[in-house]
Amino acid sequence: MSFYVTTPIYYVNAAPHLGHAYTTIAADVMARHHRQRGEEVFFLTGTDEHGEPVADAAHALGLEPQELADRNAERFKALAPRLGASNDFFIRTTDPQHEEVVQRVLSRVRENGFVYEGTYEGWYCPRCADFKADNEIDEGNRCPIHHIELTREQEDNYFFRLSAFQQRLEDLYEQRPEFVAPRTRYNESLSFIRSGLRDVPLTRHKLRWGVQVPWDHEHVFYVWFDALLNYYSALSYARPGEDLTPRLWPASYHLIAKDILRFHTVFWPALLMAAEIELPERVFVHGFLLLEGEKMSKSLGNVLDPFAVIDRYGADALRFYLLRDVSFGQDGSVSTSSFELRYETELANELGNLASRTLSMVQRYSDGAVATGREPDAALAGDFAGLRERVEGHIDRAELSLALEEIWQRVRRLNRYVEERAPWQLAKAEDRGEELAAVLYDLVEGLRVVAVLLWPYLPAATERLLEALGAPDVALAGAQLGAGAVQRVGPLEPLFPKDLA
RNA sequence: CGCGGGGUGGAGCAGUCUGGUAGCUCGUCGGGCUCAUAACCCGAAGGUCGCGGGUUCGAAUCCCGCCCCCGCUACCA
Repeated sequence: MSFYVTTPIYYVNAAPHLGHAYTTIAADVMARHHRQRGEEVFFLTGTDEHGEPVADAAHALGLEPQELADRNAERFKALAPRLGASNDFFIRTTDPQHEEVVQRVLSRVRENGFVYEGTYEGWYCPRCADFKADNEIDEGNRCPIHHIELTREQEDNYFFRLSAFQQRLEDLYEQRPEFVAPRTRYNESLSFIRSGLRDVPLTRHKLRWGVQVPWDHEHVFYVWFDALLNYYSALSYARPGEDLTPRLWPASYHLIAKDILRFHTVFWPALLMAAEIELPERVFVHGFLLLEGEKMSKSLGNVLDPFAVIDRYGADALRFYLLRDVSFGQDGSVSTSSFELRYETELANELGNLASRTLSMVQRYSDGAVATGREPDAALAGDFAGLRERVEGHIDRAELSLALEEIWQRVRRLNRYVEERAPWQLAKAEDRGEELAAVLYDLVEGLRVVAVLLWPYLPAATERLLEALGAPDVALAGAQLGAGAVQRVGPLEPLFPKDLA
């Protein structure tokens, strides 16, 4: 079994923000979960560096595009480890190996008869030296940046015969309804396809910053085709001297945000069909994080600055919050106040304190020793039955919030169990030592199970907890009551301290 | 105009595909406990499920119409 998950490659004309962190975290949770299953996992992220906006941004700063790309790619590359992301490779579309694959694959598309010379006509701003899309034209046919009147211009370029794939795409959607999720996004894409596909430009003539078209050096490839191919090209050179493609392609999951839906669910499969490459298994589309109810923008970008949050609370807290407070797949609001609430009530009070009180009682009532080799409490075991399988099922469908909710119910169940059995009462009674030992065993086991299941979400904290339990193995097979053999618990500093500066 | 979504107790959401006593978290009020990061547990109040029709023994859930909100509508990625 192999599992290959990708984030989009992030565009380097601006700095990393919460939205980038969100997708990377989600992909990391999936990657870690599959590693827990013992599968071969490959998790890819990276940067998209070509195209007009990067060239523009660079020139505005008096830099060459490559200089700006180098500079910003470093910032994205640095983001991943700070999030606790365990990506196996970081691709840059300016990697020469990537460019070679782009040239090879798109040449193949041309050889297969899906590329033709054509003329693009559109509204053009001479100051921007670029065409404007219909929805970015201001009133009076003016450039939204320069406010001057646009002119009708033509550009000779090569077109991709997207229209040829109308039927095959409709068939794809019919035969593989899981190809795009959630369902609403599937509907949206299918509806777009059915409305009739037009051919799209494959190359740009008036732009230099891109991958050169091998059969016509006057052109570069339109950045989207270059960018999409990263998912495929990376496997061929991520491991020097080894081509991972046979083992890992097709990708299991492409994770994207809804703004790039069409490129991934229409253009991308069509391009792969044209190149005779196998299609990815699934594209999962998550929603936007709304900051204080507003769509994220540069001016709002610091409302919940991922770097600041990580500095103060740690990456685990951010990872947990984003997948807990926003239903994965839908838009959702985030704010510092809701972050703080989740951190305090759930991470600190429910989970952190559960760990504290459990270890403290084992220490106090049993000198840190846990009596192993017994049957878990029947009622508690019943509430944990099938948990691992349900979590797996959710994550197979990229239902990361539902999986987390499933686990969290057991965190709450364990706190309830403490109240039900009141170990402090048992400790006072002369003749209830056996019962006390059983309850403490159940609590430690329960804690160990939720820690294993939470590891993809809270890798640092759960590793610390499992270390204190003397059971560092995070293999998913151990995620059931009684599967572990904790013998002795060690000291544990608060997992999520509340007295943060 | 077309397409895709959304409108559920004070707040944020799930449930709608596969009709059958309306669920979760936060907040509010009351109670319990003392192992624990003053954490934890129990209970209560609070909803005509956007509006109007229809189908049905029965509709938040299916059908029709309407109102309001959001996204997409193809060379910014």
